[in-house]
Amino acid sequence: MSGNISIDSDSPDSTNSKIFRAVADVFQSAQSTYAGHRRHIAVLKRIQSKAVETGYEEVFNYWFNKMVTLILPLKRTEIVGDRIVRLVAGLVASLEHELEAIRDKQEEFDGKEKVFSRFVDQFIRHILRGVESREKNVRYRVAQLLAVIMDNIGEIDEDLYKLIMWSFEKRLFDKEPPVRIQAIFCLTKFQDEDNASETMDEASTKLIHAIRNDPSAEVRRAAMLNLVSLDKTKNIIMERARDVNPVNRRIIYTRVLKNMGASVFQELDEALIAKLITWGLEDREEAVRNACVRLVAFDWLNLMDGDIIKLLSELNVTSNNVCEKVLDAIFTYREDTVAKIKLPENVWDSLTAEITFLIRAFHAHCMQHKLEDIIDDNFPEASRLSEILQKYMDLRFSNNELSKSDVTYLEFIIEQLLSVAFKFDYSDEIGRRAMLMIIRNALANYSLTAPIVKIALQVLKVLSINERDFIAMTVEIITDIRDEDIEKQEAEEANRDSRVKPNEDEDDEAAVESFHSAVDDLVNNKNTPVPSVATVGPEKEVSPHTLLACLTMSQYMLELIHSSIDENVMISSLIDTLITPAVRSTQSEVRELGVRNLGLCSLLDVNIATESLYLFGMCVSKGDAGLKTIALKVIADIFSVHGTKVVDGEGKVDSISLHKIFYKTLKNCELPECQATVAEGLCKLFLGDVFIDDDLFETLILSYFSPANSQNEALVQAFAFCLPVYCYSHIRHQKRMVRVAGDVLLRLSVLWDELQTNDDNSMPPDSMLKPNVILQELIEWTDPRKVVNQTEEHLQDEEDTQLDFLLNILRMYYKFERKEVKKMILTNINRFTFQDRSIRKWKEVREILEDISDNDDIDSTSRTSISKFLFSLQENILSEDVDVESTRDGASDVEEQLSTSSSEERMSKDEKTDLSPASLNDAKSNVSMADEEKPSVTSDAPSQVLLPSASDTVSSEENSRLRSKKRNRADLSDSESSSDREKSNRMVSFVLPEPQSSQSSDSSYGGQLEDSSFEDDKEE
DNA sequence: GATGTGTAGCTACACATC
DNA sequence: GATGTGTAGCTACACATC
Repeated sequence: MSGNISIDSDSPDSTNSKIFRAVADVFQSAQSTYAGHRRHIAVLKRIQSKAVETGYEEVFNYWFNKMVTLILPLKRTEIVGDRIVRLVAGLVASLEHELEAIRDKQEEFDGKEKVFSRFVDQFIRHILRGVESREKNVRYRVAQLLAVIMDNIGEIDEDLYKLIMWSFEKRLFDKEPPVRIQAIFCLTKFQDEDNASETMDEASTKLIHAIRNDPSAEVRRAAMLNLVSLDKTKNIIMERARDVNPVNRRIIYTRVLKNMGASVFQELDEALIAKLITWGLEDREEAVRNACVRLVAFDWLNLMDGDIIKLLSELNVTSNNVCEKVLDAIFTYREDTVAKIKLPENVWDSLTAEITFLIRAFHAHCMQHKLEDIIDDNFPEASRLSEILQKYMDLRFSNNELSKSDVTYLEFIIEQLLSVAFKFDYSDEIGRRAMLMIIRNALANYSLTAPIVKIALQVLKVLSINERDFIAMTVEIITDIRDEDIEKQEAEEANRDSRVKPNEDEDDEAAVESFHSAVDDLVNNKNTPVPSVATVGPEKEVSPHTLLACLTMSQYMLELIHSSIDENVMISSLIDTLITPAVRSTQSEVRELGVRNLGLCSLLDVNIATESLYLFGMCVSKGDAGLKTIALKVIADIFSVHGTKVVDGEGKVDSISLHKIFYKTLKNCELPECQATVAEGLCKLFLGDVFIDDDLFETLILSYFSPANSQNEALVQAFAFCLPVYCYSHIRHQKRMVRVAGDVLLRLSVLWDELQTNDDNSMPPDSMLKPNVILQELIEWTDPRKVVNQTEEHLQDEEDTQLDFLLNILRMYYKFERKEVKKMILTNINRFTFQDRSIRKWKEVREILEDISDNDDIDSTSRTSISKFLFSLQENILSEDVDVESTRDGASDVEEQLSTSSSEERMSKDEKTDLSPASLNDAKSNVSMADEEKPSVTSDAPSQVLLPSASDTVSSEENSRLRSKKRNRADLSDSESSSDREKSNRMVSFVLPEPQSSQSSDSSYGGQLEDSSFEDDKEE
C-alpha cells in the first residue's frame, strides 16, 4: 500500500498517474461496503498530504472531484452512491476534526487550514456545477453531498455562501421532491439558532415557506423536523398537527412534542396545547390517536414522575378544557395509576382545583367501570359530600371581597363537586335530603354561572322523586327569583320615588292584558308581524340580568325533561309568563334564549310545536344570523320528534313554505353557518325518513357540489359525512339518490362547463370538483352492494337501481356538449356494477353504447372502455339470457348453441355474434398490444452506469457531499446501519480500463493538468 | 389520469444482552 | 427490568409506466 502511494518518481506524469490510481483505488473499495471507511479516509488524507508536500495538491483535488463526479448520475436508491457520499462526508469531517485538534499550534494550523479551505472551496464549486443539471439524479446527488458536508466545512467566504444560498433557494422549488428534501437539509445548517430578533433569517424563511406550501408530504416533514424551534417558528411547526398527511400529524406527537420534554408546558401556551391534544386524541387515524395517547399518558406522566396533580397543574386545569380528555386517556391506558390513587379523609378539607378535578374524573371513571370497591374506599357518604359542597359554596358566596381569580377558582371547584354529586350514590335518604337542600338553596339564592346552573339542575333531577317533582321545584325557584327581583325593584322605586302614581296598578294590568292578546295573536294568527317589532314591555319587568338567569335556568330544565306538557301545568305557566314574552323581546340575547326555550317546549308537545312553527319560520326568514341558526335547529328538531304531522292542515303552516325557507337558506352563501345548520338538519330529516321530497333532496346534493359552497367547510363536511351514510343506510334512500343522480350530473357538468369558460374571479374554474370526480362519487353512492341490511326482497326490486342511473346518463349523453364530459362518462361506465338483472334495460344500455360507438366521434380511450364494458356485460348478464334471447330471436342461434359443448365456448361465440366487429377488434388488438409490450423492459442502461464515459460526466456535472456530525440532522431515512445490504448492486468503476485508460489519463489528462486545467482553476 | 408496484414509517412480537 | 436485535406485517403515500 505504501509503495502504491509514494510519489518518489521524478516524472510528473507518473506522479499524476499514481495519485489517480491511489484515489481511484480507495473509491473502488469504499463503494462496496462501509466497513473500511475509516481506513479509506486515512488513506485519502495521506495521499492528500503527500500531494500537498510535493506540489501536487491540485492534482489530488482534480482526481478526487473526478471520482465523485462518477457517482452523480446514480439513482437515489443506488446504495453505491450513498457509500461514496458517506466517504466524502467522512473525509471532510475527519479533516476538520484534525484541524480542531491542532488549533493551538498556530503555525501548523494555519498551513493545514489553508489547504483544507482550498479543498472545500474548490470541491463545492465543482459539484455546484451540476446543481442545475437536467438529470434529476445529478441534482439529487449534488444536493445530498452538500447537505452532508455542510456541518464540517469550517468557515467559508462570503462569495461561496452566496453561491450556495442562491443555488439552493432554487432547489427548494425543484420539481423532484427528493431534491427538495436535500435542499432543505442544506438550508437547515444556515439557520440562525440564536436569532432573538423579530426578523427571520433567510434560511428559516425558506423553510417556513416549504413547511406550509410544499405539495409533498415528505418535504413538509423534512422542513418541519429541521426548522429551528424559536418563539416565532414553533407555532408554524405545530401547524403540522393539522397536516393532511397522517404521518406528519403523528410525528408532531411522537417526535416534536416528545422531544420537547417537560419544556412544552413553558414553551407552548395552554390554548395551543389544548388544541394539539384535542386534535390528536380525536384524529381520524388510529395511529395518530395512539401517538397522542402515548405522549400524554406515558411520556408526559412519566416526566411528572407519575404525579397526575402536577400534570394537571402544568396544563392549567381551571382554564384548559383538554384536561378531561387527558385524564380519560390516562385512566384508560394506565390502569396502574387508577389503582394507585388514594383519597385520604382530610383531602376534602383543603381542595385545590387540580385535586377536585382529579377526584371528579376519578369518580366518573370508577362509576363507569363499576369499580365499587375503589369508590367505597375513597369517597365519603352523600351527607358528607353535601357538607363539603356547602363549605365551598359558603367560601364563594358569603364573602364579598374575593378577588376575581379566587372567584373563578372556587367556582371551578364547585362545578367539579357538583359533577361528582351528579353521579353519586344517594341510596342513603339522609344524604339525599341534605344534598337536595343545598342544591335548591344554591339555585334559588346564589347568582350562579351558567355551567354551574346546568350541572346543579342535573343534580337536582337525580335527587328529585320524579320528573314532575323536578319540574315543580325548578319552576318554583324560577318564580321566586322573578318575584324577588320585582319586589326588590319596587322597594327601590318606593325608596327613590315617593310620588307613586295612583293608577299604576291599572296600567300594569292593562299592559299584561294587551300582552296576552298579543301572544294569542302570535300563536294563532299567522298575519302577526315579526316579533322584533314587539312593543316595549310593561314597566315593571324583571331586570334583564334576572330575566336572562331565569331563561337560562328554564332552558337547562327543559333540556332535561321528557314527559309531555299536558301533565305539567307548571310548564304552561312558564311559557305564558316567561318564555313567550322573551320571544317578543327586542333584546336579541333575551329573544334568542326565548326561542330556544319555546323550541324545547315544542319538542315536548305537538300542539305547541304546530302553533309555534310559524313563528320559528319567521325567525328564520327575518332574523339575524344568530336567531336564524337557533330557529333552524329548532325546526329540524321539531320535525325529527313529531314528524310531518305538524304541518299541512287546518291552521297549520304548509310544508311548501317551509321547504322554500330551506331552499333559500341553503342557497344563501352570505350566511355560511346557517347553510351548514340547515344542511345538517335536512340530512338528519332525510335520514329519518321524515322528509321524502326528491326535489329538496336534489337541492341538497347540488349544494354539496356547488362551487359557491366549496369554501364552506362546515357544510361540505356535514354533507361528506351524511350523504354516504344516507345512501347506504337503506335501499329506499339509495333509490332516491338514483332518481336524482342523472339530473345532478347534467346540471353540474353544465355549471362546470361555464366555469371553465368565464372569467368570473369569484368562482375560479378549480373551485368546483371535476365532473369526473362527481360522477365517480355518484357511482359509489349508488352502488347497491354497499347498502346495509339488504333483504332478498330488495334484491328482486328492479326499480330505481344503479342501472337506471346509468341509463339516465346514457340517454342524455348527447345533451352533454363538452367532449371531455362525454369522454368522462364513457371512461367511467366500467365502474357501474352488474347487480341488476333487468335484461331489457341492459339491452337498451348496449344499444345506446353501440350507437355512440358507431356514430359519435370518440377517442380510442373511450372506445376501449366501451368495448371492455360490452364485453363484461356480455359475460355477466346477457350470456345468462341466451336461452330466453335465442328463443325470442330465432332458431338459428339455438342450433349453434347446441353444437357447442362448454359454456365458455358458448360465451365466446356469443361475443362474436353480439359485439359489433369494430369494437371487438379494438378490444382484441388492445389486449394483444399490451401483452407484446411487456417484454421490452430490458435496456442497456446498466452498462452505461457501469462505465460512465469520462467526457460525459466531467463536462458539466460535478458534485460532492459530506456528512455532518455537529448537528444531528433529522434524517428521514437514515437506515444505513452497519449491516447494509451487501448484495446490492452494480458498482461504479473508478479505475479506468487498464490499457487504454492508463494511457489516456497519463498523457491527455496529465497534459491537461499541466496546461489548461491549472489555469482554469486560477481563472475561476 | 389510471394503473400496478415500491417504499417509508411504523407496530408488534420474540428473543438476546447487559 | 431496561435495552437492543431481528422478523414480519401493515397502510397510505410515492413512483413508474403507459
